[in-house]
Amino acid sequence: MPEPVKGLRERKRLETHRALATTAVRLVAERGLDQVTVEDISAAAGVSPRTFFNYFPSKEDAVVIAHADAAERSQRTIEKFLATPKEVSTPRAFVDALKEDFAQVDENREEWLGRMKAIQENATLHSRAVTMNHDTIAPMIEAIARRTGLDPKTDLYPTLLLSTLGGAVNAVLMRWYQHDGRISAIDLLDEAVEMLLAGLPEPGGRAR
Amino acid sequence: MPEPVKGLRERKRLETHRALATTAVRLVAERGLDQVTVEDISAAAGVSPRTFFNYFPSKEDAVVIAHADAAERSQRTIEKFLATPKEVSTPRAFVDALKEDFAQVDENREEWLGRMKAIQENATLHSRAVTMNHDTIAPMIEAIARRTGLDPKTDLYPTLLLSTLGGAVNAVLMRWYQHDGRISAIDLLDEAVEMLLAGLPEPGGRAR
DNA sequence: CTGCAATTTTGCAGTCTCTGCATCTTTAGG
DNA sequence: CCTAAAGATGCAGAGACTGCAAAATTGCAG
Repeated sequence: MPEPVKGLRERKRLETHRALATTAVRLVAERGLDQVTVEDISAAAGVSPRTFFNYFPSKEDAVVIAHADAAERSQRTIEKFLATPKEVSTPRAFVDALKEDFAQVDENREEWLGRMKAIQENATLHSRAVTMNHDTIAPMIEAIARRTGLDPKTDLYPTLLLSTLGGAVNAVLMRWYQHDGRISAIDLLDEAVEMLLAGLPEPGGRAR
Repeated sequence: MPEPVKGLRERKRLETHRALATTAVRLVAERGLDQVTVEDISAAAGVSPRTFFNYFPSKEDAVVIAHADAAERSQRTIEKFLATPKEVSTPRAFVDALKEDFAQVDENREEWLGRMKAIQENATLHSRAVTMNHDTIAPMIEAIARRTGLDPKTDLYPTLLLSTLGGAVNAVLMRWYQHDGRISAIDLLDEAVEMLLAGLPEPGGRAR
């Protein structure tokens, strides 16, 4: 059903994107961001430097953006979120929808370890990574607002939920990396969400 | 007691930083990031382009970094946090310490409105702004770990708390900007923290 | 297969960011 | 005043990134 096996053109396109992204991650993880030029990356990926910029708006993006279809993915996440039965609370529903995408961290462990290494070691990459793609933020806030029946322009809740969950995801990725990916990222995410939805009580003592 | 009135040298230095930061914010808010060059900013601030880079590592930083003494400020925040009596829960203590710095948003309303406008309209600026200064993250996690008696290398809690609070702060700033700064940022922050520490229950209904 | 149209890839020129280094000014303090 | 330290500049150069037009590929119909 999915995987419509697009034509050769599309396949090559995705392949090039992937080649650029993975070599970028690898090289930068090895040498550090400023010891790698766009020329290095494109050469290693077998395309011209100019082509590099046909795929990524900046060197940083090649390291941070894992998928060529980021837009569609987030779209699917939103749909899944909106399709979740009302019995499930909004935060839970959102997290569940997020998990699908998040699973690829455990699946592509090596690549993600390299990516996190690069990100942790470079402030510029760190900020790019921490932020969700600028364009996907608004639709997600919109979706949360719709499900909760709130006004995205007036109520703080939708924005707050998205931002804090984003923060949780980042915390999880950091921890995951510090453990060399030896703990399931998904499990860590579950743990984080429990804490978060419990109001961040101090592990040792009382809450609030 | 404070305000030791440093020498002329120091005063000029802060003044230049301030001039560069405010003109950068103003120009970028007016024309957009890529319609403003470093030369424009430095010219308007009355210094050479080379000097600009003595103050900021990048054009973006001039728009995003409000204070020349960012490091000391975060240091003070940490100290205040650690000095808070144990009766106050860790999350509360941290938020209270943060508030001191956060107050300047309401105090310098105009400048912050310009800054938020620039940030909202430009993805690059957005990511830089959303992330806390890379160097201040570790000390803060360290501080949280110390107060809670947790191991920052092993426990998820310190990182999670910092990340989610950071997310909350961002959400608040966005809302504040969308309301044209007509609502007190501090009040919004309080509201956000209440929601967060209550486990993000859906405003209309049940929680968790 | 063949040829045409739509896509991609490239090369090139040019602008702008950012850095290292040497030099010139200004301030701090005798 | 005079000198040393700190700061401001100018200059040259590496690299990121963009617009544009030419060249190579791929999709498809005939």
